[in-house]
Amino acid sequence: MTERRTLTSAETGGSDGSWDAVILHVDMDAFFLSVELLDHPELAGIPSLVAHRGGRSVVLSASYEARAFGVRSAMPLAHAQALCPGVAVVEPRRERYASASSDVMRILESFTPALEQLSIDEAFLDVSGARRRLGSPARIGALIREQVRERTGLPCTVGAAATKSVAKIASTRAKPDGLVVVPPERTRAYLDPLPVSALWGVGPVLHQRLVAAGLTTVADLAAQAPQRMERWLGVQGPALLKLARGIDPRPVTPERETKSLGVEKTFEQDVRDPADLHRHVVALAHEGAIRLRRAGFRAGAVSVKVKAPDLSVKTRTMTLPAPVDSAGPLAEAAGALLAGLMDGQRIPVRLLGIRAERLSGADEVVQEALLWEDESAPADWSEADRVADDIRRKFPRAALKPATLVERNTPESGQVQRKDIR
DNA sequence: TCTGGGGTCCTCGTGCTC
DNA sequence: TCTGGAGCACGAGGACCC
Repeated sequence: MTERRTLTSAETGGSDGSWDAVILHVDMDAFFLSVELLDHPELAGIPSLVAHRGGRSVVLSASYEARAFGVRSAMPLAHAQALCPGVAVVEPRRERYASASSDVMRILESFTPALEQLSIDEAFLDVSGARRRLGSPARIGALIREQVRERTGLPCTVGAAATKSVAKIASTRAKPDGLVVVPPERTRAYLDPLPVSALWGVGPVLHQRLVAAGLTTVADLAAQAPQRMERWLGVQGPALLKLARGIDPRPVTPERETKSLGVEKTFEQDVRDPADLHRHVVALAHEGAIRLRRAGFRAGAVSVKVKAPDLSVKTRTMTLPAPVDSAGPLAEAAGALLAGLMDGQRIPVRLLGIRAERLSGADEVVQEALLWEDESAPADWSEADRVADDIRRKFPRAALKPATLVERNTPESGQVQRKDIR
């Protein structure tokens, strides 16, 4: 299964002067499941997957043995179990994965500070400046794979190219446990035969449109005129055309600003009782506020998301008079938005979510008292929050929650399927 | 077998101000 | 005083990513 492929013989040596920039994309293989294999070696070699147990849960990560049965990420768990009877199901452990991710990122940082973490399990590295010290792109890629494997026990795949887009495509196609180098002069030859869906940003909807227009390969797309693409797809048209032609000037940017932070839950059974929904709003606001404070943010706006049984989604957003990081005002705003969405009707809700938006630093001075209207001013929750956060730090297993949630039939009483949050 | 949860970015419509 | 256009902010929703 291992792929260690370079597209020119020059790549195996060091005389590859044609590269202006060298971008690597490092992608961990079946990350959650690979971490679980470290802690559960008895699962090695057998079909296994990571998912919450529940009627509406989906596969978060699957072993390559399970994938041989057709199991894929994001597939409903019931479907996966039907395809692969007896597949071992492991409950996800968010903190364990975050810790493993930090270990991997530290190793990558030792190669270059020009590191852009894309998600918990992948990152771009600009190693243009490390070539004199470390060697050719192929050698740097091999070193990274070796060190990640040696120091964490986890497999990863590396794609190397002159641009982010091509490096990402290369690593995706080299999985699992592989390394592919695409030298600049071979970029077009590498991209041309690929399906248009291989391009970053082409999802199911755009793919359908492109195929319907007769554009099935990247070469088909690359041959189009920019004007036609712009007329057809707007400003995204020419941008997509550039990607198809291997042009992608986006730099590796180490700092990525968090724009929003959200919590959502899919219920085991649809909820239609307003009182139940209110308790879920409070629970979500409570969890969201803890995460906001932990990350040092305040929310300048709140949005509520409701998914109906037919999977249609509605959202409502409200700008707050002043940024907040307490559950009280978050729940108040979210409750008002939800009431507006429900419009007095008992509409069944499959999923309920709250998202904190327009984030600012918690240490930014805000004249809150001046900004809130008298009648809408929230109670001062900050002291109570600070004490609760202290208790949580000292006693991580303590189950502190608002009084509303301590009553009977709380959202934590088993009705809600709690999801891992990345 | 039927579609989670956490994000980002973009487009479009609407309302406000000048 | 009314009207229309430009510019902007905001909100809703869609698409995409992992």
